[in-house]
Amino acid sequence: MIIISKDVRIIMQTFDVMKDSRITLKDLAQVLNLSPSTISRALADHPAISEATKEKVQKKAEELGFIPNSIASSFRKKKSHTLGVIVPRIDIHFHSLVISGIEEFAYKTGYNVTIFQSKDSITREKEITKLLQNKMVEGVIVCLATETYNYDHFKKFRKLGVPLVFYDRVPSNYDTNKIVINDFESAFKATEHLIKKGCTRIAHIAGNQSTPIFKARLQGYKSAIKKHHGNLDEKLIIPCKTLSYEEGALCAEKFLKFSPMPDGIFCANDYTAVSVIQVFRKAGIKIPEDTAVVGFSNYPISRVIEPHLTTINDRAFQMGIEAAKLLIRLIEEEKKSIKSETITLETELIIRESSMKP
Amino acid sequence: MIIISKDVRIIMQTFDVMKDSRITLKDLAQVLNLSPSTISRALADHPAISEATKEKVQKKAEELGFIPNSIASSFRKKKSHTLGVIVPRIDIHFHSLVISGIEEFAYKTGYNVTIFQSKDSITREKEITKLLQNKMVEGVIVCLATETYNYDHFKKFRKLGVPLVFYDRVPSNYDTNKIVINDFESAFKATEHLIKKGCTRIAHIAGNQSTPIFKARLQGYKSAIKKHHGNLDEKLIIPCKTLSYEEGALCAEKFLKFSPMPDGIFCANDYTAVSVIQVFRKAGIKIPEDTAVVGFSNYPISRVIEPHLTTINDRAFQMGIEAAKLLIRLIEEEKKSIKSETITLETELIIRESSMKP
DNA sequence: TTTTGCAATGCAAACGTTTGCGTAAAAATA
DNA sequence: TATTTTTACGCAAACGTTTGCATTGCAAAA
Repeated sequence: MIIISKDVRIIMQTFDVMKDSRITLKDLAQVLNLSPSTISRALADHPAISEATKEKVQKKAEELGFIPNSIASSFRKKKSHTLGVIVPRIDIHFHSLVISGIEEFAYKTGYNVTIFQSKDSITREKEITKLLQNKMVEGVIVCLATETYNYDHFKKFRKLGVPLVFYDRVPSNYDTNKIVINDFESAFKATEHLIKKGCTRIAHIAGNQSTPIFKARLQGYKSAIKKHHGNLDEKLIIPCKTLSYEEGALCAEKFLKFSPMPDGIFCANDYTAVSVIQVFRKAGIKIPEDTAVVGFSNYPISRVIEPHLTTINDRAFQMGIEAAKLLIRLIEEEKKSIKSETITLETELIIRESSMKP
Repeated sequence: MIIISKDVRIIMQTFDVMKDSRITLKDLAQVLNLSPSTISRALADHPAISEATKEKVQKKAEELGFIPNSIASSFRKKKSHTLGVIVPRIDIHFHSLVISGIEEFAYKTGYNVTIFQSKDSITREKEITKLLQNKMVEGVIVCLATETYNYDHFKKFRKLGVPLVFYDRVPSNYDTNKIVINDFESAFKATEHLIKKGCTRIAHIAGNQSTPIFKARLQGYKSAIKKHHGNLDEKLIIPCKTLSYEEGALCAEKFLKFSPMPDGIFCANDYTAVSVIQVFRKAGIKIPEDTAVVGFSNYPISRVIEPHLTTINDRAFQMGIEAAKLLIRLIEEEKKSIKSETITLETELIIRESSMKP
C-alpha cells in the first residue's frame, strides 16, 4: 500500500534542500564573528568564556538549530561514550531485564548501549569482540555463550584499556569483573525452605553441569539436604541439558514412577518447575499437599501458573544496573584499577502457594 | 572479594604499556614505506592497488594487530553504520522479540544497533530523538510511547535525511514508514473462529481505544459479529486501560455476573485471556466447553496455561526483521525515496485447546 | 606612568581515515 | 622510437571538534 499525496511532495522538497546541511561549529562561529574554539567552549560552559558570549552563542545555536556532531567529538576526544553489550539472546526474559537495567543506568549517565546477540555461538561471540574493538566502545558487558570455555578473545580488551564486566554466565579461572548472584546460597535457601515445610524426599532438576551457575545450584541443594537430612539420595537428582519446558515434563514423568515419590522438588529454573506442576496435577498429584515445588528465576509465568510458584528472585534488572554502574565507574576512574571486582547480589526466596504445605 | 595475584600484576604491566597504543594507518604506512592512502585502499580492496601490495599490507596489519578506528572512518565518511531503536521497554517480551529481529538483520548487514527505552514517556522520547541526531545514526526504528500523539520531534529526522521506520504503535495521520500487522483482520479471524466453534454470545476485552491497534482489534471483532450474528451487544465489550493480568481478572469477574454468560471471549491480549481462564476455572466454568477463550500475541505463557490458549501470532521477530530490512534499504537507496511504505505482516491464528469446543 | 596580572578570545594543530587528483613508471599502441 | 594508455601509488585536503598556547585589551598594583 503506497500513498503519495501532495503533502508528501512538499515534505520531500524540504527534505532535499535541508539534506546534509547540518550547521557546524564553524558556521556558528562565522555568523557570530567568533572563533570556533570560543563557540566550542561557550557551549561546553567553559569558565574562560564570559556569560555574555555564552548566552549569545546558546541563543544563536538554538536559533539555527545547531546539532553538535558527536562523532567528530568522539573522534577528537577518543571517547565514544558507548557501551557494548553481548548477550546470548535478547528475547530471553532474563537478558531483556538485564539489558533494561543496563540501558536505564547508562542513559542516566550519558552512555549509549549497543547490543549484540551471540546466539550462544562462540564464533559469533568472537566476531562481535572484534567489531567492538573497531567501534572504540569504552566498555563491554558480557554474558558468555554456552559454548565459551576459552576467553582469549576478551584479552585484547584489557590490552586496549577497555574494561569488561561479565554477568550471569561468567568466566571461570579468569580474573575479571563479575556480577553474579550466589547460586549456591540461593539453592540452599530454596531447598532448606522445602525441608522446613516438612518435605523428606526432595528431588532436584539440575541444569547443565558444565555451566557454573547450575553446578552451584546443585551444590547448594546437596549441602542443604546433607545438613538437615544427613544423607543424600543421588537418584533424586535428574540432570537436564537445556532446562526447557519440554525437558521438565520428561523429568516429571520420571518422578511419577519413583516410589515413594518425591514430596518436594527444587528445580533449577522456572520452566521445568511449571512443567512439573502441570504434569503432576494431570497425574492427580496435589501441589503442594503431595509434592511441593520450588523454581528459580521468578519468571512472569511463576505468578500465573496455578498454584503460583515459589521461586528465587534472581534480580535480573538489578544485575543490569550493577553491571552498568561498575563498568562506568571503571571507565571513568582516573587510574584504571588493577583489581577485579565481583559483585554478588542478594537473592530473595519468593514464597507462593506451590510450596505452602499445610 | 578481591583477588590480586602475581598473574594480574603482569597483566597490568602489559595493560599500561599497551594502553592507547593502537596502531594506526599512518603507523602501518611508515613501517611499510607506503602512503596512508595506499594502506587504506589496500585494506579496502581497492582495484587500483596491486595484489602484491595488498597482501603485504594485509599481512603486516595482521602482524601488528592493526585495528581500524571506525570512529575516524565514520567521521570522514559521515556514516555511523548505526541504527537507533526506541522502544517503550526492552523487558516486554514483544519488544525484546522485535529487537532480536532487528539485531539479527542489522548484524548480517553490518549495522550496529543502539537501543533506548522511552519508558512510555514522551519527554524521554523527545530527549532520545535529540541524542540520536547528535549521534548521527543513519536510521531509526521506533515504537511510540503510549503518551505520544504529536510527532513533531520526529520531523527533524526527515530534514536531516535520516529515514524512520515505525512498528506496532505507529503514528496516525503522519505519512511515514510503518511495519504493522493487520489488527482488524486478525481480530476478525479470531472472532470468526469462535463463531465457527459455535459460540453465540462472544464478549471482547478491549484495549485502550486511543491506541490504534486496539481500536482496530475492536473493529475487527465487531465486524465479524455483525457479519455472522447480525446484531451486536455492546454490553459484551469491556474496555481496559492497560490490559494487565490484574485487569483481566476484573473483567472476568464482571463476565461471571452476566446472564447468560458469554460462551466465547476474544481478548485483546494474552495476559487478560490467561487471567480470564484462571478466574473462570476457579468459578467452576469449563474452558472451552462452557466458554471458549482466544487471546492475542502468542506470548510464551499461552502454551503453558491450561488449557493452552488459542491466540494470534503477531510475528514480533519477523516485525523486527522487516523493520531493519526496510530501514537499511532506505538508508542505502541511492536517491532517498519519497514514498512512504507500510508493510503489513500476515498473522496466524494458532488454535489450541482453549477454543476447542466439542 | 610603567609594570603586572587577569579575563576573554583567537590560532592552529591534532585526532585517523578517506578520496579526488596528480604523477611516475610500465605497458601498449602507433 | 615516439606517443598514448594503463597501472600503481603518493599528495594533500578534508571531515568537525577540541585544546594547549599565544594574544589582546584592560584594570589593578607598583
